[in-house]
Amino acid sequence: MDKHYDPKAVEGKWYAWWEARGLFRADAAHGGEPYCVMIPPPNVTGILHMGHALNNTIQDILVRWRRMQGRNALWMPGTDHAGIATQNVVEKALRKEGLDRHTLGREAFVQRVWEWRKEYGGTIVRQLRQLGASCDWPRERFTMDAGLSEAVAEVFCRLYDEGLIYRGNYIVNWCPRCHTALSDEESEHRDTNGSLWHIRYPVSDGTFVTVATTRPETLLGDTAVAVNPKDERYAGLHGKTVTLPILGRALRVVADDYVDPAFGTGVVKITPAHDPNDFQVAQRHGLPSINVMNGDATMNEAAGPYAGLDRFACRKKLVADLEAQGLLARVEPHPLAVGHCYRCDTVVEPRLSLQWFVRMKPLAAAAIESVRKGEVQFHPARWEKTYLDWMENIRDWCISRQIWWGHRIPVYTCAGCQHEWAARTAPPTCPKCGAAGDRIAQDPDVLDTWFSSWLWPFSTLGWPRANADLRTFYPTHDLVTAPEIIFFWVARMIMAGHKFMGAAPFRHVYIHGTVRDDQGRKMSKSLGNSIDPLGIIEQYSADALRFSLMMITATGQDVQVNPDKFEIGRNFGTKIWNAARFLQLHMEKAPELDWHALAAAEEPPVDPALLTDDDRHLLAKCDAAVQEMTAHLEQFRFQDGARLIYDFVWSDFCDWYVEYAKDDLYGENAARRAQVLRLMTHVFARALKLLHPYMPFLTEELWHAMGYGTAEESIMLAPWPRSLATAAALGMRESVTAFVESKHELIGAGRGLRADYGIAPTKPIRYVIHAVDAASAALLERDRRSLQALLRAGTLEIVAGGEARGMPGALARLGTIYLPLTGLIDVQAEIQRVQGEIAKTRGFLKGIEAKLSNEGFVAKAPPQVVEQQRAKRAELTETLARLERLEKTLGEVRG
RNA sequence: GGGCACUUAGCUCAGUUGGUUAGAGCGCUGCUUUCACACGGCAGAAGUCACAGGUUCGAGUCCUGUAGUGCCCA
Repeated sequence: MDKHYDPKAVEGKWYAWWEARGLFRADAAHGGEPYCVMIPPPNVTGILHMGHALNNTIQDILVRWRRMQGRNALWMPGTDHAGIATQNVVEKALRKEGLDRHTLGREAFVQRVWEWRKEYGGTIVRQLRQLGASCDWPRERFTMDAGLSEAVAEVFCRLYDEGLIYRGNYIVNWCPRCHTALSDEESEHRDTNGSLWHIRYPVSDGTFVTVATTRPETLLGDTAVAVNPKDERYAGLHGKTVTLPILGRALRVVADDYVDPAFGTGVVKITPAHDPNDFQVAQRHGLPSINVMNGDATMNEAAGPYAGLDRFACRKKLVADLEAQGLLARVEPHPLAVGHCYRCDTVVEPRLSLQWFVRMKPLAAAAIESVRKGEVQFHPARWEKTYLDWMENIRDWCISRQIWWGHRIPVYTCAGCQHEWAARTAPPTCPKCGAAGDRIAQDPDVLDTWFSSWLWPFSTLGWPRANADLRTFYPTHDLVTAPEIIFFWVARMIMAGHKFMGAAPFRHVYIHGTVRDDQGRKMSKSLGNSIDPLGIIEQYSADALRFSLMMITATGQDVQVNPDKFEIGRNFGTKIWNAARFLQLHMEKAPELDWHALAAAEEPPVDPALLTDDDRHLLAKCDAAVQEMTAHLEQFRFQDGARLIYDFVWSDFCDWYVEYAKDDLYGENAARRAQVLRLMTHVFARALKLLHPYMPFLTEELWHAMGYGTAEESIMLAPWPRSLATAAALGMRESVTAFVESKHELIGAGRGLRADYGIAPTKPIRYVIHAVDAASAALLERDRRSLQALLRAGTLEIVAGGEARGMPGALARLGTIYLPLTGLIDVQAEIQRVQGEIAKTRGFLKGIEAKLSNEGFVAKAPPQVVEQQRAKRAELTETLARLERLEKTLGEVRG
């Protein structure tokens, strides 16, 4: 084995091996308790970014862990067709050829998109493999697949027939660049420094009234001005007529509670075709609507002299014209939130148009109830509130899009009898009048992509056709996603699950944070601050990427990433690699041992008679790690899990046990040598299993390199470790682990002395230990060899009780350790050092005494807390006495 | 305007139900290329836990308020 682990040679090999052997496959017939995770389908145009890396690492950890627990684990992969985004990409490509979709025609265009998808659409799916994602790939689904399209049609028809889908003229969010309506969620509001233009409208009585607007160009579509009925300032205005500047249109004055007297001048212009609130005012007052814009946000003929101008050019010219006519009262800066298209970032235009909507309130009820009852749980729980707020104030969902790539709305109209109906498949004749197919027209629009995504948890399992997969894996278990997807997807999936399956689609929703750069900014293409996960994989390995991300991402918090952070995972991988190398070095000398059997043993394959306290300590730590790792994963505490295995491997296994083990492994006692190897194999194999969900490649490589699995056996299917049943029989008592911890403290104290005196860590020197009592002395004497090794002591004297004179010493619970350097030490400095310790101890003791002399504390604190403080006081009093004696003996030498 | 989160060592962040003198990684300092690992080892310095009140025997942790930062919604 090489000194450094080379992931490049390893990761691709194991992934192909896993996939070829079908280890990611889940089968309803396989039996076992099912476990299912639905991938949040990435956009088919997408490429892997850090957010995906985080999201999919978490899912893979869950799935690999559950699979090792013996669950029938299914991770369902796939992509969505991303209607607008994909159409944009293909249109861009067409433009390069001097074509556009209209010249191509609908059918040919859609064909082109399919071709594009075939060629480029698999990118992200390939990249997920590099990350190590253990998805059941043969089940991969695409929202435009036949099966999923069937589900979409089925759902549409059911909702249509129930009256839950309707068509109507309403103000929608219109993207003038994508040339389509958007849902409310797809319009992203961003704070913008706008202006508030105060414009004078002439009143019929010869006076003027001033209205305030943030979008002056829309005044061309005004059909009224409005005031609040309670606003006395404008009581005289009621019933009068106002003249629209420029166009000279006569406008009614209406009184409506919607008007906020405190905003602007208290008079607002009413533009029903270009503002949702104005639209409602118009409905109440029977006002006409005048649309002054085209679909591309240029002004139409209704805009009179401004026809043909872009909306912003029109704004500029209009304001100038108003100013020239003395009708611009003033302009003031006005911050406002402006909607932007989530796909192309163009400023969204509120626009009156005929669209299809889903009535959401009837669907929301069960979805609210389901979360309230705890059938669906959010992690962290605070997201429940976000979900409920949205769900309780839900608005109808605009599902029609004026594009070609997507599920075409299955609504048909007969030219013969005007009958309109929804159908799962194209109807040959009109069901009402029997007119032929050529008299039947299908709605030209397509459905919002999320209208297929919200069915994902059951459409991917074959719904609407009943089958074993659906029965076995639905409802699924854990959903892992980002907060910005809660409304788009999570909430709607819960609604669809209840509506069409009669049950919530999953039980737990884990919401992870957003990946940011090291300045806390969201990673984005335009900022150029993205870190490419594939670059990190190339540089450090997929394991390092995964592990580092988990180490630095606190549960449900955003994470700041910079490329250096991935050294954490790389270094940890190298550490484990070298621990394995160390083991192998010694394994060669014990060909009689069966590593495979030792690694497979559920209980430590050791001889209890040969166990040392260090052995027991390691076993106890390992057992704790098994229990805690399982608990962390159950609670979605991935960072805690990462830290746990990191500390266990690095500190307990490598720093302490490997060092202890050297004495036996390089020693002459064959029985102990075998025992240590058996023990280390058991523990190391368990550690690899605990780590496997985080670092699948390295652990698989070592599983085989160490001979823990046969050539046929993957660590992926190794059983997840369980807490030891034989702990008591092996003497793993609290007192034993406590003794070993104390020994570590004593060794630390000795090393500290060495460092204080600038003695090289490797130089063998003499130490003297005065144990606190005979029992401690005996225990230390028994461990003399390992103590000596870890202290790098040339000679070691262990004495029961008493104290040395004239030597620098350091205290530990088990005794005082001295460095016999008579004549070489600066007595004054040493005394000062000890005095510092004394002062520190006195300060600590004072605090505890204050607590214990506080009647309230003694009376009200739980008895065990008081007892703990008393014990601490006793210990500190003893420590203080020992320190004072140490100071005195140093002083005696000086004298 | 409403809601949520965050503010802890130079940096990035842990700290689950309030109970030892608050931890880690990186960085920094000293020693160390010792036969698993310098992507390493040993030791060390470093924090009035944003601020102000309150509850409590006891607050980084709970409550209220203030300031700043970020996100979501209107």
